[in-house]
Amino acid sequence: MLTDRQLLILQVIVDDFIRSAQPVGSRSLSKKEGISLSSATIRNEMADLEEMGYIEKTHTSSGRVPSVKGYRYYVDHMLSPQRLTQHDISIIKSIFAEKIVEFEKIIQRSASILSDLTNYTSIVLGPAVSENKLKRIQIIPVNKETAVAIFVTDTGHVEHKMFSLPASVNPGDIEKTVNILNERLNGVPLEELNDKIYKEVAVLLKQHIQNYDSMLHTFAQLLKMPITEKLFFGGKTNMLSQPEFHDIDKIRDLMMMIDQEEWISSIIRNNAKGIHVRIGSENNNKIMDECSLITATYSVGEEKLGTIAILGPTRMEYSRVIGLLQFLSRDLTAVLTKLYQNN
Amino acid sequence: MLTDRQLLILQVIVDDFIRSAQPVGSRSLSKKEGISLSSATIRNEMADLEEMGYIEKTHTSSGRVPSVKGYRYYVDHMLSPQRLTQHDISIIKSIFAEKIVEFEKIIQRSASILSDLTNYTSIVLGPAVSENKLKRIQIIPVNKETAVAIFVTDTGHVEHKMFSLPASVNPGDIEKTVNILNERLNGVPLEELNDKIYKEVAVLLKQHIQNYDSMLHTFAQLLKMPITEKLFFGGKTNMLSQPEFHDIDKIRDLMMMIDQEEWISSIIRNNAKGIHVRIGSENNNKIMDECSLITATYSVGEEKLGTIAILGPTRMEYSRVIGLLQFLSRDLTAVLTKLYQNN
DNA sequence: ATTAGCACTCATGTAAGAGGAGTGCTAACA
DNA sequence: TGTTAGCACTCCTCTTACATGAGTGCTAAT
Repeated sequence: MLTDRQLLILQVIVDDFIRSAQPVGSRSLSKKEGISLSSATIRNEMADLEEMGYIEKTHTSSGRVPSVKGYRYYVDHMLSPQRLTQHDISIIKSIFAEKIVEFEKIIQRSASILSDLTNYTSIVLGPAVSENKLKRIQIIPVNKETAVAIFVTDTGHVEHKMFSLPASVNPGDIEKTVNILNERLNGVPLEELNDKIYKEVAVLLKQHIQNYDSMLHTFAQLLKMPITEKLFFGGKTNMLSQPEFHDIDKIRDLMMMIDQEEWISSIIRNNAKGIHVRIGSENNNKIMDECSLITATYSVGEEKLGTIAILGPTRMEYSRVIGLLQFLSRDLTAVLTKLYQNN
Repeated sequence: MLTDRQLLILQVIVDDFIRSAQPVGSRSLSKKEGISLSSATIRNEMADLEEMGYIEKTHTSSGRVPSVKGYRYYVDHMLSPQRLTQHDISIIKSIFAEKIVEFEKIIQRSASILSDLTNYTSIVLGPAVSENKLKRIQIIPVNKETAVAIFVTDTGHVEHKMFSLPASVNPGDIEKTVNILNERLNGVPLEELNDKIYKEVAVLLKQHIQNYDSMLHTFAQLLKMPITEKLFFGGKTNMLSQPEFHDIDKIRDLMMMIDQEEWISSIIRNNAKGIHVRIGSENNNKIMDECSLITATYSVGEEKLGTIAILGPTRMEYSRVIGLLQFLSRDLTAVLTKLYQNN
């Protein structure tokens, strides 16, 4: 266990390093107010903290830097979310200023504002559309061979897709089919559409439609489209200003990973409810060894709907970022709940 | 005027510098095959070329580097578009492999493939939707207060927007209005919709609709939405691999400018038909002083529809990039023409 | 238990010098 | 008159050496 004094020293080291990005030495610590110990005493304590793995040296005679374990302890036991300033709050509130709620825009603005407020990179995952309920299907022929299918959900989300019309189909049949689909599939969550069309709609189609086979096939194909929520990023270039990324190769790897979206996506989509912090090597990704990722979810009711996240250096302002994420996730939850309950 | 020998030397300097990124010295030039001159002679010629402004030194005793004027001459008079390899061609063709033409996807894939083939950053501007003709308007109520308006064009493009329903409107009136709009506005280019609604539709609405005023206002508002084509980027991180951008500050400025989209957008949207090359300071933008931008348009018939572009260092493989852009812009034109004439 | 003192380590910055690639100029040559 | 060899000079780059300073660990005194 750590003594009170060790806790104090660890805390000051982390705080100081987060601020300055410079390894913290015993002498500079001893001169801090709130600490009335000689540098020698601090050196002894630091040696102990190092032995326990909370801090590290960058070379034999350098000051100390928090280790992953150190940051972890700091985040788990010493940190309280920063209270936001009035200024921060008003900026976040401005996200929701416009009256008509176009959700994608809110998400996008959230990402951009979050990165502005933190100077890190922000990532926002839109609300799970696949759980939205179908409101209306519309088929609009574009020319003889192709048509556009449009799906509108109860939250006002619109998906659309072009497709080839089955050969020799007659317009009346399409209309009939669409009517049947709307009647039967109204209120069904998007992810269950494909199921339902076989179980409930197929029979009806068979009764009313000539070109039953190709029609069913076409629509089943349409409904099979995977609905993956888009990721929105903000401040991708902010990382370039961090002193730990002076090395262009590191930056390149990192930026390529971000642009790839693959790794980020897998993390962001599969995280559990609440706020989570992944520090450095905890990310299980070489490229992320010097980065931390903080994720927060937003929900409606009990159900997690989407995620907002901040990616920054391990030397990140955890307190501030967690404070901001907490606040924004609550606001998003509130807005969404209102939107979803309005139906 | 430049003598043949000066032309030769200029060409070799540009080619060599594009390949190696190293200033070219007289001695290494004299050893090139195809050149049987002593280094002293070449030094004399180089001095002349420098005096005329085609090449520069980085310091008093360095080799020569092409100036903007030098690149300009090279591009205008010495360059023929590279013939593509079979491999290049098949990769470009793969963009159009999928049968059903979802245009946004084609654009996106074009950007990504273009950046892969060149290792530079690619920028693609989608076809001008504002000239597409309206095929169908659809209004779908989401809840009591809001509805989604959906616009489908003759090319299968879909725009949608949420809006507040006017207070105390009755459903029948909305339906009637939509019918009138569809009847009257079918085939009208999107950019002219706002005009037409006042000139032709307003009168009809007045006759048939109770809530004439608020209805007209609502729809006019909807149709006023600015339809700006999206920009798609590919290989934003490729710049990080260019040796001229070893400096992190330069890279940051450049990346921020790209992410901003403002400057790029203004250039890309306003360029004339055909292929254009902007070299270094010709871009009138400090940040772009060491970059070149090559743009190409694609069209249907005589009309320019969109733009594809490559952003790279001034030391860019002009010949290859122009070859690729030419080829791709022709292919895009072909596909689009087919798509647009199918109606 | 705390601290003063000291020897030691290592990153950083500066200065000096060697090496090398390149230039401009001059004079000789064809 | 155009071409080339030769040479002095410039300036970048790399290495080495050295001084400085921040920081450490350890020991002994308080």
